[in-house]
This record gives sequence, structure tokens and C-alpha cells, in this order.
Amino acid sequence: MEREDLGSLFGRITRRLIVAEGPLLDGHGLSMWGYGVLSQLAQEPAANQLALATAIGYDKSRLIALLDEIERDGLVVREQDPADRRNRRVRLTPAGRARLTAAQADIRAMEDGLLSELTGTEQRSLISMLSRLANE
Amino acid sequence: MEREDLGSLFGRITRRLIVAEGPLLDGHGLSMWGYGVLSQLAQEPAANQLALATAIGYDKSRLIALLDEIERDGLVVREQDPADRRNRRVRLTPAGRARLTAAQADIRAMEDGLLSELTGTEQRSLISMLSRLANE
DNA sequence: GCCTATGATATGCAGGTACATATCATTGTT
DNA sequence: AACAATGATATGTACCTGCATATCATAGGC
Repeated sequence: MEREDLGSLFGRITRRLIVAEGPLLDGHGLSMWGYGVLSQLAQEPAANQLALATAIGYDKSRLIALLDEIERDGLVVREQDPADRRNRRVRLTPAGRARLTAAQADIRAMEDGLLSELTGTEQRSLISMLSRLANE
Repeated sequence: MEREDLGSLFGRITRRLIVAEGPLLDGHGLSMWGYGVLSQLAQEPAANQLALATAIGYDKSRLIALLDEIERDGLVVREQDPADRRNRRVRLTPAGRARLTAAQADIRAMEDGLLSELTGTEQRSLISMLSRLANE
């Protein structure tokens, strides 16, 4: 099949999404990775920070400063795991969940606009395929 | 529709593609952006460097050094536009085209492996949707 | 000829990135 | 108790990135 490189296609769309997300996240006082952390924690609290970094594909060294920041903002809390005191569990605060929900609404609306070039059936098919490709 | 963020899905797949492409391109002595330039020039020679930078979404300042490099390797040539001597036309050399073709074969094979999780019909549908989202 | 705009080029900056290493506390094993 | 392994943290390095600025040659309108 003759086709354009996947890398080029995915790269351009990803860049487009990042550019569109920037101002929306700014409006909620969140960085891209801060938003990523909140999203991940909403799916499941992190047993420790290393697992959190791995889950979102972020550098574990830099995660420290990022968590410092969003913890200072009251969006997440780090608490010692009584079972293994080396671990810091990270979980969303109610404020963090509220901030996430608000930001997600804006982002979802932006994404829906982008997806509006596709039919509803196509949209569902695309999400399904992307999930499979991302999680293999 | 309940779904994961598009940014997260696209971001993870893009990263996965970049990681997989790295060693393949290394094997052909190409950087990611060098490959991007060759791909773009294969579609259409660049009337000038600014247009080339814009077409591939690369920084025009950094394009200079990149072109220096792949021109030194004999993959492209910069030639003055006789109609407007400010412009530098950039086009593939036969060596550049050969290098591109070889690299593309490897990358295409890698991509096909990744896409093998999808049915043939799905693959065609995916490419179609990605093209529309990338080019709108 | 004068002025403005444009393309190629060079350079600097502030931030982002992966990657490696080092320290310290804690754990589990022996 | 001695030891190796692990998690959190801090730091360093090398490179990439977008963005801004400055220079120079050339083009085109006036």
C-alpha cells in the first residue's frame, strides 16, 4: 500500500494537539505533564512515584520537581506507604480532581472539534485503533 | 463518548514510532529531520528553504545546519534560483533518492509490523483518517 | 536611486529532553 | 549485623526546541 510515513502523520497530529492544548492548560494553571499526572492519578492512584513516571512515560528524575509543584498547588498529595516506607503513594486531592475535570472539559471540546472532520463511526473506530496501538 | 485523551494516545504512539525509527535511521546515516527533508523533497523539490522548513514543520534557523550536513553527504543540492537569486532551490541528488528509498524500506517494514495488530480494512481506514487530521 | 520586504544565514536564550550518576533511607536476605 | 536491592531525591551533561534578533544580498515598488 502506498502511503505517507506513519511517523510524519502521527508527528504532525501530535504537534497540532500539543499546540492546541497549551493555552487551554495555561488557563487552568497546568503544564502538559502536570495534566498528564492528574489524568493518570484519576485512573488509578500511584503505588509509588516510579510507577507513576513509567505509566505516563515521564522521566523519574524530573517527576520529583513536577510533583513538588502540583503538590504545592494542593492538587496531589504524597503520603508514605506504611507497608513500605520507601514508597510515596501519590493521589489526587479533591482540588486536583476538580482542576482535572475542568481542564478535561476544555480539552475534550477542542478534540471534538478536531474530530468533527470524521463521521461518528469513524471517530469510534479511530479511538479503538489508537488505543490498541498505544497499549500493545 | 467516554474515551482517553487524544493527546495521550497520539503522544504515546508518536514516541513509540520515534524510538523505533532511531536505530533504523542510524543504520542509514540519517537523522530524523534529515529523513524528513529527503521525504519531503521526494514529493516535491523545494522552491526555497523557507518553504521547505514550513512544509516539514521545522525551524528555519536550524534547517541551515541540517542542509549543510546532508548536502555535505551528497544527498541534496542547493542551487540558486535564476529567477530570484535570493531563493535556494533544494532538490534530491540520485544518491539522496537512493538513501531515502533504502531507509524508507526499513521504516515501512517497521510500521507494517506495528500496524499488523489491525485488519487490512482498518489499516486503510486509519491512514485515511490520519491524513485528513494531519492536513486539515 | 531610495525604501521596504524577503530569503539565507548566524547566534543567543530559555526551556525541555533523555540519560547517567550519586546520595540517603528503607527493605529483605543471609 | 552485614549486605544487596530498591525508591526518592538531587545533580550534571549533552542535545533538541521554539523563539527572537541581527546581518547581508537581492528584489520590487515608488
